Amino acid sequence: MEPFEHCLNLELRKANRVLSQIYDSFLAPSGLKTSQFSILRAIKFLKNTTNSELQDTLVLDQTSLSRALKPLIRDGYIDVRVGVDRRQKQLLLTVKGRTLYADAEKLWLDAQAYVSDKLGPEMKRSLLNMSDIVVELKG
Amino acid sequence: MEPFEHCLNLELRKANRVLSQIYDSFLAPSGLKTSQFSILRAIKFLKNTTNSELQDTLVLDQTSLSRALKPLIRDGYIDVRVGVDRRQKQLLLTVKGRTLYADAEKLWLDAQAYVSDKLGPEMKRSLLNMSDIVVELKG
DNA sequence: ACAACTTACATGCATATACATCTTTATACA
DNA sequence: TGTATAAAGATGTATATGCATGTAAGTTGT
Repeated sequence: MEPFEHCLNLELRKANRVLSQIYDSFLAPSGLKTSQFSILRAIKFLKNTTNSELQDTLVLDQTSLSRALKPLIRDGYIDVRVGVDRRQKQLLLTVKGRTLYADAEKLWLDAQAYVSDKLGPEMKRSLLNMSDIVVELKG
Repeated sequence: MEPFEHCLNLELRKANRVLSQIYDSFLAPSGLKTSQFSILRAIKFLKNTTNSELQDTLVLDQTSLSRALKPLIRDGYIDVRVGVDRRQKQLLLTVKGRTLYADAEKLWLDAQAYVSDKLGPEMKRSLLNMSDIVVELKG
């Protein structure tokens, strides 16, 4: 009897949904979703950055990022300035954004610790390694 | 120098985005997205099923599934009947739905083969195993 | 039989995500 | 110096996803 062939994509999506909900529940007190937290975090590390640099960092479509930034700009966490190349926009955290990030980072650390503990170091390495390999498939 | 601590959730999300785009591009000729394909596939294997059985199978929130079904019902791929328990709905593939699934399954097989080849058997096992473990975290 | 509770599903709302396409600005080259 | 091309973003459209909440229908205890 041929075993059921699991769809790699569905399995990954299921894991993604579960993991995102876990991180989201930890981050909830900050009012941020994990995707928003990731954007703030990326900008924090990249300092003054641009839309396209963020796209690469987050492996996110240009149009997706464009929209994802909106609520963060609207709520005053990210500041936008026209670049030297006037097509570009410079993105940076506002004071409010840095404060929020600092608070949310504590919650994120809890989530990361919780999941790390549940997975164990081996499975954690496996997740990171596998994710890396899959991202490499991007053409 | 402490290495950068990767967010497990972000890494998984990035992989998820890339993989979903690959599967979506293979499935595009059918007009289905992978999430829709997964729903048809699940109903095909479960035969006559219900909303809540699908939720468990797909690890999907009740409200998410409720909405995901809409376009598939609207386009005539899934038939809905009230169950014996009149709160429930019986879901089954229509003839049109079975035909579409059969066509899309060929495209899915190509995607699955493409990705399996790129990943290799070990990484594939790793993906499935890791996904399974993460889904287990769901409380 | 009836009130309290629970279960199944839908809806309002907000964000997440990407494809096709449009606008604006820069660059390259005849 | 124009003009074709490329690059950066935004927008229209559609689905994906989940939380809070609402509604209808079944179940339970008295």
